[in-house]
Amino acid sequence: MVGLARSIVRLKDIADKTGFSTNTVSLALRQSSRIPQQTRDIIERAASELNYLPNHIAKSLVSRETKTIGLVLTDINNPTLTRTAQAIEIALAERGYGTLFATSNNTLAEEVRAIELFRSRQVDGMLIYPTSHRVLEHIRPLRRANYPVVLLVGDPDAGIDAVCMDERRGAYKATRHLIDVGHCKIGILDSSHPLGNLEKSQGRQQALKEAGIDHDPDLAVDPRGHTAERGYWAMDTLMSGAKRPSAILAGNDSLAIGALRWCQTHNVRVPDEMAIVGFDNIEFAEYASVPLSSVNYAVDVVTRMAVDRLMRLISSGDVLPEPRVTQIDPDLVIRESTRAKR
Amino acid sequence: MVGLARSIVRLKDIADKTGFSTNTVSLALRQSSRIPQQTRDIIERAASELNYLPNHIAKSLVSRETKTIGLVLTDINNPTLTRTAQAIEIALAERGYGTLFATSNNTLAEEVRAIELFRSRQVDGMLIYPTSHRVLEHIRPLRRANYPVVLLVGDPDAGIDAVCMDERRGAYKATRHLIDVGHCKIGILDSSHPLGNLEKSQGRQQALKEAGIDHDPDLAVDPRGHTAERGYWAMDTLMSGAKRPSAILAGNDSLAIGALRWCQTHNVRVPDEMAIVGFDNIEFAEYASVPLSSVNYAVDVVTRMAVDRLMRLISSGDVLPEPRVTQIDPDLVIRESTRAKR
DNA sequence: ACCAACGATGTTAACGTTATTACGGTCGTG
DNA sequence: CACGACCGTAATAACGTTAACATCGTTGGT
Repeated sequence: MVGLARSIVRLKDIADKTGFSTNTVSLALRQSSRIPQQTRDIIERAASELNYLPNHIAKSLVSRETKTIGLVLTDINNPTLTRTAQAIEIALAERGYGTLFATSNNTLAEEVRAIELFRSRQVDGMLIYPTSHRVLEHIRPLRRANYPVVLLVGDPDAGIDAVCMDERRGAYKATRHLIDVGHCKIGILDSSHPLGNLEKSQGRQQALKEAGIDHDPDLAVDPRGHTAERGYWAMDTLMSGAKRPSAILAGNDSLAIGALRWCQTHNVRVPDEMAIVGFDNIEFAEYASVPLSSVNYAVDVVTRMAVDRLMRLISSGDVLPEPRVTQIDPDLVIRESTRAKR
Repeated sequence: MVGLARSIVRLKDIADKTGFSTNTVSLALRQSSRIPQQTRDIIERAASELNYLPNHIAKSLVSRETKTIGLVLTDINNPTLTRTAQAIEIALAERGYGTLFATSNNTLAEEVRAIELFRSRQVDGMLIYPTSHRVLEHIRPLRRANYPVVLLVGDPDAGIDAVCMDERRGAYKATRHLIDVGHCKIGILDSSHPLGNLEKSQGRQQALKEAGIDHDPDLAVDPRGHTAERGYWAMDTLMSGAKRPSAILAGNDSLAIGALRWCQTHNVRVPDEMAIVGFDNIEFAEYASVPLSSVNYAVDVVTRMAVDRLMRLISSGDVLPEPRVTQIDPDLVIRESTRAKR
C-alpha cells in the first residue's frame, strides 16, 4: 500500500492515469448516469489503485456545505452530557455528518468563542447546551440569520429550537414522590443563580404548594458546582443549619452521591433518616451504596429528536420554520434511597 | 445586527466597500506590515461593520492545513476518556486547533470508518484511543505515509507514537500494595482477550511472581465490558467459583464499583473480608460507600504530552521523526478499600 | 534632475472540487 | 443523404482564500 494520506491524490491524477478529463473522473466517481458503466469501471479501478480519497474541503467550498455540525457542551464531567455527546456523534455519522466538538467550561466567553470557531469553520448547524438557560443573546442572532441551531436546554420563550428533558416536571414528580412517602421537609441542592436554570427549583415549589407545604428558603443550598465533592459540601452546609430536611432533591446524581456520602460519614441512615433523589439516572446511581432514586434523562430520545430537528432546519433552505421547543416528560426511577417511611 | 452567519460576507465585499483590492483586504486583515496602519484601520472597520468572518474552508484549501485534528475514542462511558476528551479539546483550542470527534463503539470497523472520515476531511493529525492495543494494522500505514498520529495507548513495539499511562506498572504497584497489606489470593477483573490489553494482567503476574505467589488462573475473570453492571456480574462469577480471592484488582473504577456493590449485597465486608483496587481514580471512587483505592490516571499529563507530541509531528514537515512511546508511571491512591488486614 | 529603490496597491494564478456549457461524432429518421 | 437528436466527453468558470509577482508613483541620493 503506497501513497496514503499526505500524498494528495487528486482527480487530476486519476485523469492523467486513465486519459479521461478531470471532469469525467469526477462524474464517474459520483456514479453519474452520463458516464457509461465501462468507463466508470476503468476510473474506479484507477481510483482505488491510487488510493484516492475525495478532498472534503474542496467539495465543501463549492457545494457550500461542510456536512459537519458543531456540538457545544458545558463540561463533560456530567456523565449524561457525555452519553449525549456520544449518541449525537453516532446519530450524525449515520446521516453522513461529522461532529466538531467544543466545551465552554461553563463560561459564557468560551461558549461565544466556540460558536465563532464553528461559524468560521462553516458548520452546517449547531447543537448547543448553553452555559446559562437564560442568557441566549449571543445565540439569537444566529437563528435570526437563519442559521440552524438546536438547544439541548429548553426555554419555551427563547424563540430558538430546543429539545430537552422537562426538568420542572421531573422535579415536580420527584417532590411529589417524596411527599407521597411521607416527607414534608424537602431540601434541594441546586443552582439558585437568577440567570441559571431554576426549573428544578420551580418544580419542587409547585409540588410543595399543591400539597399545602410552606416553602422554607433555609432548605435550599446552592452547591456552586456539579460534582460529588460539591454535593458533600452542600449537604454539610444544609445540615449545619438550624432546620434539617428529611429528604433531599439533588440537581444531579453526582451531587446526590456526594450527599449520600455525607450521610454515611455522619451516621445519618438512608433512607430511614434521609431520603435522596438525584437527576439524570447515571449508572452509578444504581450501584451506589444505597441505590439512588433518580429522574431519568432519556439520552436516546433527546438525541434522536434533536438531531432530527436539526436535519429538518438544515434542509429547510433559506427560511427556517418557526422555532419549536420540545420538552420530554421524564420518568422517575424509584430505588431504595426513597423507600417509604415506616 | 444584520447579515450574520449564512449571509456569506467575503473579502470581495469588503474590497468593494472600501475600494481596495481583495488582496489588500486579505493582507490588511492578517496584519501584514506591508499595509500601512491607516489603511488597515479602514479595512478593519469595514470588516467589522459587515460582520466579516473568514472562511476557514477556503483558507484550508490553499494553505493545505485545516487546523483541525481528529480525536477517536472507543466509547465515552469511561469517565476518564471523557475527561481526556475535554482536556484535549481545550489544549488544542489553545493552540488554534479545532477538534473533530468520533467514537468507535469498541469495534474495529467503526474505528476504520472514523479514521477514513478524518482523512477525507483533511485533518492535520489524529489522536487515537484504539479499540485493541494490539491490532494497529490500519493505523500503521498512516504513520508510514508521514501522517501525524499519536496513540493514547502504548505498545512500545508498535512503531507509532504514543503517550499513555503505564498500566503494567500500575497493576504491579496495586498488586504489590495488596500483597504488602497481607493478601495472597488476588483476583483480577479485566479483559483477557489475547488481542486486547493484557498489561494489567501482566503487571499483576509480575508482582505475584516476585512475591513467590503461584499464579492461579481461576482467580481471573473477563467481565466482557467496562461498566459497573459487568463488574457486579464478574464478581458474582468469580465468587461462585471454588476458589475465592481475598482481594480484587479491577480493570477500572466502574468495574470496581460493581464489585463493591456485589460485596455489599452479599454481606462481604470491605476491606476486612475483601480488598478492592480500581483503575483511573474517577471522582466516584472517592465517594463510594467504601472509598476505593485506585491507580490514578493523570489526565492532564497525558493530554499535555500527547498534544505536544502531535504538534511536534505536525510541524516536522514531510518526514516524521522516529516514533516515541511515552509511558507515564502512575501513582496508586490508597483509600479505605485496601486498609491493612489486622 | 535623474535613476534606483521603495512603499502601496493591484493582478494573476493556484488549491481540488463541482456545475454549466460546449463540442464532436454517431445514429435514427424523413 | 441530410439534418437534428443524443451520447460521451471535454473545456471553462466558479467557490473564497492566499502567494507570487507586477505595477505605479514617490522619494532620496548623488
